[in-house]
Amino acid sequence: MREYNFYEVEKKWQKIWEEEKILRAGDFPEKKFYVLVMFPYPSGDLHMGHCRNYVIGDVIARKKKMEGYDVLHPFGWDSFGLPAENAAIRRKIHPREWTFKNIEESREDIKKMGILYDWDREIFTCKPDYYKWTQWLFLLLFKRKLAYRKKAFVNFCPSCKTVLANEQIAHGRCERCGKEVTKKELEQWFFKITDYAERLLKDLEKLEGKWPERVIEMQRNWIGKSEGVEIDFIFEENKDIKLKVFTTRADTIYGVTFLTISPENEIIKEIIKNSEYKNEVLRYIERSLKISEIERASILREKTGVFTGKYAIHPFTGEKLPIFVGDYVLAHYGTGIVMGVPGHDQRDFEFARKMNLKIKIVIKPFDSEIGEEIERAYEEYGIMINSGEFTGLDSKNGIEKVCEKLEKMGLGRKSISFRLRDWLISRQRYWGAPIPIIHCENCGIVPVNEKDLPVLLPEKVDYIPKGRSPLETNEEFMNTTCPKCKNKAKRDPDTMDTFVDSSWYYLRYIDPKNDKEIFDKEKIKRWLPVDEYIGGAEHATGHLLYSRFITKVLYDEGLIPFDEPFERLFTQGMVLRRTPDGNVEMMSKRAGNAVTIREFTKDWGADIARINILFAGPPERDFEWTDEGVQGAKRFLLRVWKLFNENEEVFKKAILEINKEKLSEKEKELYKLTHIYFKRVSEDIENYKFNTAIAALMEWMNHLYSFPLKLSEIFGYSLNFFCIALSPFAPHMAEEIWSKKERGSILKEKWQKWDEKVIEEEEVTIVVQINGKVRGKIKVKKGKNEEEIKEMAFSLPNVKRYIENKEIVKVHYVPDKILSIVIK
RNA sequence: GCCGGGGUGGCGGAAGAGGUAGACGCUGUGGACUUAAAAUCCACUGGGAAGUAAUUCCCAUGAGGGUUCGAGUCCCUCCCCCGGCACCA
Repeated sequence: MREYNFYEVEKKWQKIWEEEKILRAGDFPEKKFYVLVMFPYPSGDLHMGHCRNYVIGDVIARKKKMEGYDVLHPFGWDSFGLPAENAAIRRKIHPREWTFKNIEESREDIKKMGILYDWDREIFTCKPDYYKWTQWLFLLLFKRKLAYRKKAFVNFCPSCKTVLANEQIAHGRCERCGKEVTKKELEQWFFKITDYAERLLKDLEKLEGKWPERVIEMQRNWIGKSEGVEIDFIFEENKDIKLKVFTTRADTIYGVTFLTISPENEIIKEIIKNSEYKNEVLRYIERSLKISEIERASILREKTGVFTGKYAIHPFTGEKLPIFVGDYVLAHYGTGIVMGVPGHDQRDFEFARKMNLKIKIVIKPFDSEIGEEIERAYEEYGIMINSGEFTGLDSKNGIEKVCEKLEKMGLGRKSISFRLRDWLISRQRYWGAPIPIIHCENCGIVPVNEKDLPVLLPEKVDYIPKGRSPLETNEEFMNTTCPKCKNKAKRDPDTMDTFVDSSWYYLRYIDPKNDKEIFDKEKIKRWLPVDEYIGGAEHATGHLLYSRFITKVLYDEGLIPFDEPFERLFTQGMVLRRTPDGNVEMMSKRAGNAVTIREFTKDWGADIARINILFAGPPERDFEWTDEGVQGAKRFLLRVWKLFNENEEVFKKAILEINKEKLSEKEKELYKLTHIYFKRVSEDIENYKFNTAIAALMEWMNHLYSFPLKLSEIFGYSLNFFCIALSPFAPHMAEEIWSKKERGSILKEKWQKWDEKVIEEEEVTIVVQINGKVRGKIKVKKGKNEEEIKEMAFSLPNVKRYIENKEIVKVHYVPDKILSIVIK
């Protein structure tokens, strides 16, 4: 038997695929299929943890290609960003140099895995021909009043010395370096994603059933819509000043005993203007803005606050309500002021206890009484008490009634609050797309003219982080003229968040070389939306939300005819592996448990890696890479090779059609099974069940080994379809086997869609149950009636044993499946 | 705390829409081949009991209840693990 050399065979076929450009896509497809994998940050030496989603995408792309689709399967590099800069600082080389070196390495690795992309469409977000259009997109948002600048307290990482977006903070710490995030007041650019909150939420319905439920749910929570009432509390000293409060529990309004304002709120200045507590308040504000987000947000932390010395008026009772400043109130949510209802909100309860404030009970449980002295706030709905005209109402209905009264008084209105905040896109970093804005002393903020794009990233800057943008260190870049008045002006020194780059890249693949416009509308119409998008779930509330937002903006501008970019989404699990110290962790260079593509494909081969990755478990779940798994994959593939070797002649001779009428009983069975297995593989790929697809191939193979008539025509027929079904998973071996037939690449073969009738079973096994337990089985022709089955069942010795001398209570027959007998 | 997803052999995991629980693989044990080992091939491999045997029975899908002729799958209560959010008023 001929040996199989994985390394040589794989090299050979990768070269052929490359030369034949076998997966190049045209601009105007007939029957399109756009399969996209989340493009990576180029980190150099790739390992198995990096490529799970590429393997998944490749299986789908190959199958769709064979099904006759025009397949678009592109690849690119999300190549701006902090790591390049950090690595470059460490190694004292330019970020670009480091980035492109990594890209070269990573691209080779991906090819070594046998993954087919249309490399003619490769994109690089860090190249001017790409970021020109990122800047163009910025200008579009600016034009549509969706990009704005404001002085704001922003999240700042003291270690990376840069501003962070909400999405880049995890548990109050910088996602990248783990340092606690602090607050800093800076002029920053924002994208007004909150304008789209309602649509981003609503359109999640369109994705139901096509995106993973948990991603949809995460976005829902992230957008965080709540419906409530905005209530005006009049400032006692000056009736023109209204303290606006947002609440979802207007039913508790009679329980309000104080108001609390967040320290960031500008209105405080007005409130304390002539207060004897002024200095105390200012000191408190200063202190709370300094402490880190993580400290401030800690639930365990005791509530703190300070009295302003001033009062507001309760809209219904006219009572004087003391006004406090407290940092447990969030600045960005609702109005930044809350009404304190200590009886029915645990946070207010804690604050009231600390500050010795009155606690009023205004809601009681439906079925019990509630005392004056409570240990914690009663937060459920119930019956309204001590609530004037509303007393006795179900509090859920009370919300509506209270709101109506406030509306009549002109002191309240229905209101909706979102948890989602605007997208902060300014970064004080070098390796990103410059913001195409010019600051002019006369004209203010002026956008760069479209014809002057791209604003090129200057080559020479001092990019050691100092908390200011590195671009400021390049005079030549900074000094420019105002496009409006032609006077001297300065460029904006910041670069854009890299999530801006990746929020539209799936569109650029369609027309990657277009230097006249961001993309050709006609081509986009033909290819988009993306049919299958594959990537990590960690992007649920970042990239995937931003992309949806940008898509909607482009839709509103009339540039694209769809408003959701990704038709179906699949999120794969992580690849884990045991580390040298025995823990099972995510595969990474740092943990010392990486299996690199380069090493592995040299020693074992890409097909083995692919089978191992896909067979180890369901693709949405994490899996552990083990040596045993690798061995198993190898054993399977060598057994496949041996099977074809031993039966080469019959395989070569066989054609892809057969006259089933002439087949013997034994042969018919294999004919039937061939179709069943092939269908299972097909459907399992369609449903992302690659593990069971490979299990079906294994069963099929085992069956072929034990099939006695190895010289029959049907055997060759089955071998042929086995090879086709194998090809998306182990493409190199499949090609090598297929090449014996001298029909060209297996990718040009047709992936069959067989109908149900071919595989109709004429014999079935009927299970006989007695009181729910299996007591016998009968093999019969399909479609026997109940009487016949009963007769056969009752004559089975084992069944007889049970029903003898017993009363039969009931017999239940499910045609061709089960006969269930109930005895006493 | 809230929201999602899960708990099935020694392990990874299978079980359209309630219908033979444990597919497929790994590991392990025994055997064949070999001077020997590796590789390969064959058999067995959830636990327990009876039988020389073929076979048969009991128990078993986190725990406890329920619906049903029949529950891993549906309903209720509880426990544990993973992921996300977290003072969101």
